[in-house]
Amino acid sequence: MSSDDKISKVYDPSLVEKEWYEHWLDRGYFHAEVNSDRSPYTVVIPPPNVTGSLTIGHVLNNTIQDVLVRRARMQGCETCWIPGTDHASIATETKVTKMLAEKGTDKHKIGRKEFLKYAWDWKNEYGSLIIQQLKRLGCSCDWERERFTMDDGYYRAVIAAFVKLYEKGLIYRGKRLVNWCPATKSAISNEEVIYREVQGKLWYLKYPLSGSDDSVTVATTRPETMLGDTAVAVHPGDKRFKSFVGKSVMLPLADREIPIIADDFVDPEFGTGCVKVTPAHDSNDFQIGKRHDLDFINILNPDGSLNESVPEQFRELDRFDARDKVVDALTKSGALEKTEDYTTSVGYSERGDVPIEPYLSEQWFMSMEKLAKPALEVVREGHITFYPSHWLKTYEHWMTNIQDWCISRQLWWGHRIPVWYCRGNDIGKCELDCKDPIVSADEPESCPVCGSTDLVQDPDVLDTWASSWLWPMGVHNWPEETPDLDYFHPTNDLVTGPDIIFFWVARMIISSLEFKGEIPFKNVYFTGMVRDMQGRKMSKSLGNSPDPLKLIEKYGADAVRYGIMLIAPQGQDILFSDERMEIGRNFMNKLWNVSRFLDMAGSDIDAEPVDELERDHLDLSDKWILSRLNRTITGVDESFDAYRFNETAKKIYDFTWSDFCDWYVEVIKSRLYGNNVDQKKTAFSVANRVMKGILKMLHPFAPFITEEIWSRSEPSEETGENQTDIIVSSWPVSDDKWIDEKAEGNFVEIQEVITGVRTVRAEMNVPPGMRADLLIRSDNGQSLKLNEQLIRDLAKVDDLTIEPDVERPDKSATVVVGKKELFIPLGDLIDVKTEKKRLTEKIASLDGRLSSVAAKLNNQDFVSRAPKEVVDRERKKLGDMKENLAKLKKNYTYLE
RNA sequence: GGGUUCGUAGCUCAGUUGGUCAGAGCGCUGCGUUCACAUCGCAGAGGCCGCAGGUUCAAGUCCUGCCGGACCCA
Repeated sequence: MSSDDKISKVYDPSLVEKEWYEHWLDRGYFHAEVNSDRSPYTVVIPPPNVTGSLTIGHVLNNTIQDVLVRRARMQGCETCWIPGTDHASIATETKVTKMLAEKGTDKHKIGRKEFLKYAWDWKNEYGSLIIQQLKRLGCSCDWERERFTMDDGYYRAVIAAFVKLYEKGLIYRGKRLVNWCPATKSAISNEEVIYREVQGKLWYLKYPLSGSDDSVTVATTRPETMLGDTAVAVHPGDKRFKSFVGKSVMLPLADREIPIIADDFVDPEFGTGCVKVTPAHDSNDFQIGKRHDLDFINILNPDGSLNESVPEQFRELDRFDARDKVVDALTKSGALEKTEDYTTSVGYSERGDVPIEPYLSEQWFMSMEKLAKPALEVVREGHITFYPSHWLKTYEHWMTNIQDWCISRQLWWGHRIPVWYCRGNDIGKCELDCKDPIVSADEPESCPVCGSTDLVQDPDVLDTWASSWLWPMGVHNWPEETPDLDYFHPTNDLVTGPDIIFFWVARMIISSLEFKGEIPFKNVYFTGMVRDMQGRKMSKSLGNSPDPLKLIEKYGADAVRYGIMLIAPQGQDILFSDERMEIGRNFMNKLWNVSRFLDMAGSDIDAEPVDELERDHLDLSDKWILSRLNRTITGVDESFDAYRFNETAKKIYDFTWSDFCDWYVEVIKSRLYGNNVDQKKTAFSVANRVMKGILKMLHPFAPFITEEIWSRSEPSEETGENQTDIIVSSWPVSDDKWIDEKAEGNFVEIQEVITGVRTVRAEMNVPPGMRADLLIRSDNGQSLKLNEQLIRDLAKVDDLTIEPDVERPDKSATVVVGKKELFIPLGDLIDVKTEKKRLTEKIASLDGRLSSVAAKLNNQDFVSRAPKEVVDRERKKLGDMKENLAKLKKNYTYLE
């Protein structure tokens, strides 16, 4: 904050960031209330896991949200960014379980109630870490509205949703094959299964035909499951096995007789054309089993070890140990025919990181087909827009092939399924049909059928996504009808990663439409993935994920925010490295220093509002920079509206660094240090105005430094506005009256002259301190003449002559700029060889370009078919080039 | 197997509807600190825009095929 008088040459973010954040909080700038005078702008945070800490991915994601939110706030919206965290059922339960194990106990020993107490303690202690980190990043969330997916109100919402869907018949219980994670001993959804290519083997097993010496051979990647085989199947059209169908084989090791059946599913080309069927442990076999009414033998315990359905020697063995033992036993008995190497795709549990098992168990499912339909429509019809749009295809594909969602999890931390079962023990044996589950938001007192009070609640909790899918509504305690829900829903923008498009985005759309009849958000921005410089995903095990807090300490939050925005193009993955942050830091430092310069140079000047300056007091450079400023504002808005944040950041960067610092500030130095009070005031007022515009445009990206500079800088620019902080100042609006094409053209001409002279100076090694003379041959030199001082200053020119018929002095270097010829008499400093080389190269390159333009114009098709403007432009280009070429050639002759 | 996406300067990438689009940052080369900034300034070198066809007067830009990389779904 602006307490220290001596301003450091190097910007130190650590001195200001924390204080400004507290200041904003004190003033309540982040808080929003229902306000019918303003239109709402709402964003809900993708709630990070309570178990998590800030990753570089979060930095990207939340910076984008904050950028959107801060701009909306400056645009005058009632801006509400709702933060919160997700209870993360599996992740949290895993952590707590681990902690209990360290204490030498486990959840079953201490019981559900005690376990949940531990879990809440854990959440209360560690759950706010990521929230603190988001504050450090500068996120302007409405912290008064912070939510947790297991808050009372939110909990009720989740339960209410379950009950509503159950009553509509969209939730059902069923015994099905589910994806089972043996590590967490819970079912998981299809989306939580990750497929990996694994080098495995294909084992060929020989099953002897009953009552015959013959046998059939089946091929399998999972020999241990043979203990659960209940059939062997062949394709009905496969002539090789026609005679076997209807017979049976004796299953080795298990000594069970199982039938040979015919089913279309079998691929005669795969393996031997004859497959083993294990209905309880393979989803295809499950279907076959149902079609043929086979036995379903479950051979696994929940932890993945073999159960009592298998021969004693294999019981309690882990599935992979069992595989070895089974193969050994088969080898010994001669039932193993051969083994081949085989690459196969194995499903892994996302959370447990172990191969999943198709496992037969009783679970709750949500039937999705009907729910998905309207959710697909709203996106197709453009009520919700995806950025980048190509994600629409992925979304459509999933939505049109949607499968029922297994929503129960065999865990305790989460929203417990609101279902009770009647045991009827208190009134003796229950005579009535009490088997139907009792589904109720509140705990029922007794069985509605038999009146028994001996009820037991379903032990399972809901999939975490079955709670977070309500997030945009649940944060306002839906289904309560609150003014907040009414005002802040639907939200405007959702910013998230494409990896959760199914898990979360799609399901939020489904739930909002189903429960509220509204879309949850209007736009979805999918960020890229942050990867390391080798393109690898950030992961804990690789140790390639940087700690954002360390980055913030090292570079400052603004630099990190701005740096990541600059390298994050829409829809592209981001290769991250620390050095990228330096760009951001350097830019912040540049900004700091230019403001420092204005502070010093303007300490004795009162800036005037630019609108009140006499227009003819404005210098060419003033008109130019104001024109460029207003164009930049327009460009920034366009990029913003297209969600092209890298482009937005880049435009501000270029304008600030190249136009403002490199040119304008250099140009006005002579006026600022001069004696003409009027000119001093004008230059400073314009500079102040431009600086203010830059700060405002940059504020969403770099909130701290812009607030700091804003608070320090000249207050009188726009009437009254500096009374407020920049965070609540008005977003800049481009004003066409400042767009001045003529000034831009004239200024570019001067820039070219200056650069031309500088190039010559550099190439001829003219000592930096030495001023050279400059003669400009130009038919149209008025604008140059008016700006002689500017050329003198920036090109370090002593005597300047601008005439239509100026004579080329001897020993001059020559530059051709547009229609002008510049002569720089260098006396003995001239290096004829260098100058010759330079001109030769210029001539050659111009010659090349000229002939390509000429060729184009010689092409009749081009001249007749291309639009007139294009042809005219080429003609003019050709003319100019010819003229320039002639000048260059002529000047070359002087050197000989 | 189906789908998405990428291949542009040494590196990392911009480049919206085909016609000043061949760009930026870093790195590199040369020069430069008396007053905003060496986290800096000035100047410069570097690319047949993955390969091969096609559409067009015109193609990093559109189409097809191929090669190479990433990802998603089954």
